[in-house]
Amino acid sequence: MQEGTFSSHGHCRGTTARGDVFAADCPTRRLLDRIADKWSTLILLTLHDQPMRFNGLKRRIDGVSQKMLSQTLRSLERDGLVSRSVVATVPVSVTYAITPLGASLVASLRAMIDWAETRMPEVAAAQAAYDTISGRSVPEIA
Amino acid sequence: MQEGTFSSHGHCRGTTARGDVFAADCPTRRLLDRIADKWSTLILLTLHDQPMRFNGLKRRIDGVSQKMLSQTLRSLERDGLVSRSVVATVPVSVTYAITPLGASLVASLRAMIDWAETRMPEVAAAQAAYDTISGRSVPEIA
DNA sequence: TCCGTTGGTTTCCAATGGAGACCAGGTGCT
DNA sequence: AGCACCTGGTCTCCATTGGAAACCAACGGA
Repeated sequence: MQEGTFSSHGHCRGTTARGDVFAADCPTRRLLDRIADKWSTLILLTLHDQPMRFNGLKRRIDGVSQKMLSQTLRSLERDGLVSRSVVATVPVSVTYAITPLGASLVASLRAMIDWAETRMPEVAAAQAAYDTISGRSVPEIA
Repeated sequence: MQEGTFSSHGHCRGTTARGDVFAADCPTRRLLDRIADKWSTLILLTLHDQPMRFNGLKRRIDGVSQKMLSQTLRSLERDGLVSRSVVATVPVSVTYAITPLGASLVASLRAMIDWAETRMPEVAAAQAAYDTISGRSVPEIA
């Protein structure tokens, strides 16, 4: 019966123009899965500062593998969030830049990152408390 | 040399109080990986509307497996974003609720979801354009 | 000549995610 | 009485994913 209490959520393909991420088969769900991603977030944030080339991104985003970087960049390009331009120089140089559509998402991502960076102490405290109380039953490495 | 051009980003453990998600070994990176997650996002959004029980969440969040639901809920509980309360009723009932810390993150997540639900048409158009232009080299199923 | 740099792709292996079985223990339905 | 089903999970199995590293072509510099 609780389902009915959610008034504003349709079934994705309804009379409303917007999708519904709570529906598994809605395209917005797949979109959410893409943008709610570690590497996508970091790439978009970086490119929002300035356009950058492949190896620049790789250096900037510590720990990303070449595979995930090229893969994620291709997804972002396909989704129209990032543009890719090849300059046929000496060793071919490829520059990535954020698109207006991508830029329109950055504010939200930035807010999420800001939250993570500022609220980390509270989260760490919660983790410590959790691990102390239920430490025996939930060890770090089971 | 480009690294130096990013003035505001430290090496996570610096004089600044905040972390740096761009550093692979920074705890905020792990935190980002948790909150930038499909299921975490949907769970927090749902619990922000009202507290809910396990199977309620499972019904509400279409397509989530029991394993991922319980796993994600435990992570969120450990991070202090969600609280878990067991009521020893008839069949034991477990209620999950969002904490103030979790609620402080929801606005950003909500913005991300809103972006996905409203900008989906533009993304779909970009995908169609991409698939048309480079359709032969990047077929849907390779 | 050999290394490094460009931007990737490919290969291999470990970790993750999903489907579904299984669990306890009580309750309603027949 | 017996059976299915509710609660909230866990466990096992398999497919997909992610990461590390090798490989690639073409060119520049030592």
